[in-house]
Amino acid sequence: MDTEALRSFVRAAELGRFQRTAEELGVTQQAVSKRIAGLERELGVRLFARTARGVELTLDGQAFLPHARSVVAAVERAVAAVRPGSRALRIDVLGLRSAQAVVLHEYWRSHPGTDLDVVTLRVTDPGVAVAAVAAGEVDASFRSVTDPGALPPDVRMIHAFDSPLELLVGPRHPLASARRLTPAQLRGHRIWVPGIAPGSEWAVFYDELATEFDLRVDAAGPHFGDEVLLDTLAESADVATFVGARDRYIWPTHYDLRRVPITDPVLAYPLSLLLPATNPHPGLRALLTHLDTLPEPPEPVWRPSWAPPVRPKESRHARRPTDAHPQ
Amino acid sequence: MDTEALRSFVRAAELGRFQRTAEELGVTQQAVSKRIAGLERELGVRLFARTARGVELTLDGQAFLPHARSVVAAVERAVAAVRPGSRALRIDVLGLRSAQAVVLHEYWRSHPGTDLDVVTLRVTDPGVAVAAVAAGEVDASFRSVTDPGALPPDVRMIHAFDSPLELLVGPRHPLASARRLTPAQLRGHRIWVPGIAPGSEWAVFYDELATEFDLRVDAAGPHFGDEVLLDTLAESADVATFVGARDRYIWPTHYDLRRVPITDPVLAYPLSLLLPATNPHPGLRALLTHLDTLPEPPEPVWRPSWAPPVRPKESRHARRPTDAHPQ
DNA sequence: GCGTACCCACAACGATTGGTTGTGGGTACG
DNA sequence: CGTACCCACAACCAATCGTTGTGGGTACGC
Repeated sequence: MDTEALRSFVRAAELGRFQRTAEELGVTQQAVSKRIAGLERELGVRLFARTARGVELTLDGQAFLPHARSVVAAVERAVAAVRPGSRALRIDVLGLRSAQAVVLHEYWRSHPGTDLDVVTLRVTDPGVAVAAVAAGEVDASFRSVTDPGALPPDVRMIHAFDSPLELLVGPRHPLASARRLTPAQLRGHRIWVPGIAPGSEWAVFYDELATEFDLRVDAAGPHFGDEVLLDTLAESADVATFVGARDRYIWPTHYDLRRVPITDPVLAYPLSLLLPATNPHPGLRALLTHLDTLPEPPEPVWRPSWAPPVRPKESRHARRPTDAHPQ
Repeated sequence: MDTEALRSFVRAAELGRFQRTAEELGVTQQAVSKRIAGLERELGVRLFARTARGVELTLDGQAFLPHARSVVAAVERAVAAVRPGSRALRIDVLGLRSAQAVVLHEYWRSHPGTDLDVVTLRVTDPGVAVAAVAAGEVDASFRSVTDPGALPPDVRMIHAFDSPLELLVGPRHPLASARRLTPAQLRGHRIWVPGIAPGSEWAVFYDELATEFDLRVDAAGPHFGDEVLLDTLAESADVATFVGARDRYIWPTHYDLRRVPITDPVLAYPLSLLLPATNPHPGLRALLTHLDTLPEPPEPVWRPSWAPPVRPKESRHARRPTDAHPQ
């Protein structure tokens, strides 16, 4: 069944004339006549009674009309669902329990009615995420490229928000009772961060962090999921891990894990947003405005060398992505 | 947009293989490939990622899928809405305030969920209604043919129920205070029944009734609607009219109109149902069963000569329309 | 490491469809 | 009774959709 024929049927039912319908749809009267005739042949019933003054619906036509409308409307929605610019804002996050997803959820709750698709591309190489953004497959991605030269001209990377690291430890760990810790106090302790894909921006981040503060950050071994990680931490007296302050972790009460903030300096993982340099999704503007409202960690803050600049709030507002039109 | 392509898309998304999809749909793999390619071209996005093991949905494909399903479902419903046998039971009544419509409403209330279309063909000649039934435009019509020879072989007429006449009079009418009346007592009074189309079965009915009981039944003058009729009755001291016992009439309280039953004999207008002799709508069976439960007027009953036979209840049940397969 | 099996895409070709223009029949209206 | 208007039919052309045949690419097994 051709949806163009359905559209013609609906309009013809409203206008009562094939001629007018044809003019509105930009075809000849004969084309409309054939479309309707085809529909009638396909359905096996007569939809219109032809009169000298035009056409009017038969009983079958009357019964068919609301359904035809609903098909046409469904087609409209289907097309809109994938039309770049009018479809739901589609954001790539690393995982649904990450700080990125938490922030997106906050954004969505504070903007009821917003169409938002939170997706996970499940790729380790940030270059693939860049390509997905460039191709318009996602409207933005919370990924970072550590080498500015690797960023093609049609993709921009901007600072989204800082994710301050916290130490997650079990009750038997020597640092378990600390209210806060400095990076220097972590020296010599084994920090286990499984699931860091080699070559990803996270690997680069922890490399630089370990070098800068002389830490033992251990990414070795396969990642069996957060459950295994939390289970191990609860048991161990010498293993700790880093988590983002807003990351969502849930464990049984008897695990008695503690999140210890790190200060002087705060260790900030700079969450960035990759987005198209031209014609970004209109919904992005509201999201960026929301990101501006997130609190910044108190100084002093350490960030890796490749962190995109944190623009002051007033200039952020002055330079919104929809205003950006390079070249 | 072609709905066959949408169907192919939905199935391919479920199966993950064009090959299997093509087999299920009875076309070649290349045809499915072209349908999807056409859809992708029309939408301007890629719906599937082609892999060596088949295909898998892209993000746009995932966003499109539920909408495609809803279009396909809407098309199914649209087709079903006009497919003879599966569409709603469609019954023609003379008017929405007639006893026929009242009975249909009762039926619908006692059979929740039944799909029922009560329509008014708005034709005076019962032959047109017969043609509509024969053509399947309506599944049944509460009309009667008074000449059995005029009934084509593919349309049957059966007795539906009797509608006993009542006299409707205003408070100043000499018969206003009667509790009941016999036809003999009506003699000499002017009975005004506007809106009876010449040639219709109602005209034949009132002709025969007037002759049989020597009554003055006056159908002259245009019919300006029930409001005018009721208004006239309320004022007049010498005009009365006939109404069916189950007809729905509403008038302001101060009109003070009275419905007076007529007995010895009861004057029964025999409401008939025209229905196809072959392949009647399956929903008709339940309707006929419901008609069987309606009470019959107490004897003695006068009916016109052309009234179809009133079959006893037990035989009515034995001979249902779905059992009838002439030739 | 290479053949095999499997999958999808491309090419070519015939049948069908959907569009056009031109024409005709039928009904209301003056 | 002529005119205006509307829809249907015929003929023709282009585009589409189906087919068969073929090719490229990837996973899997020997």
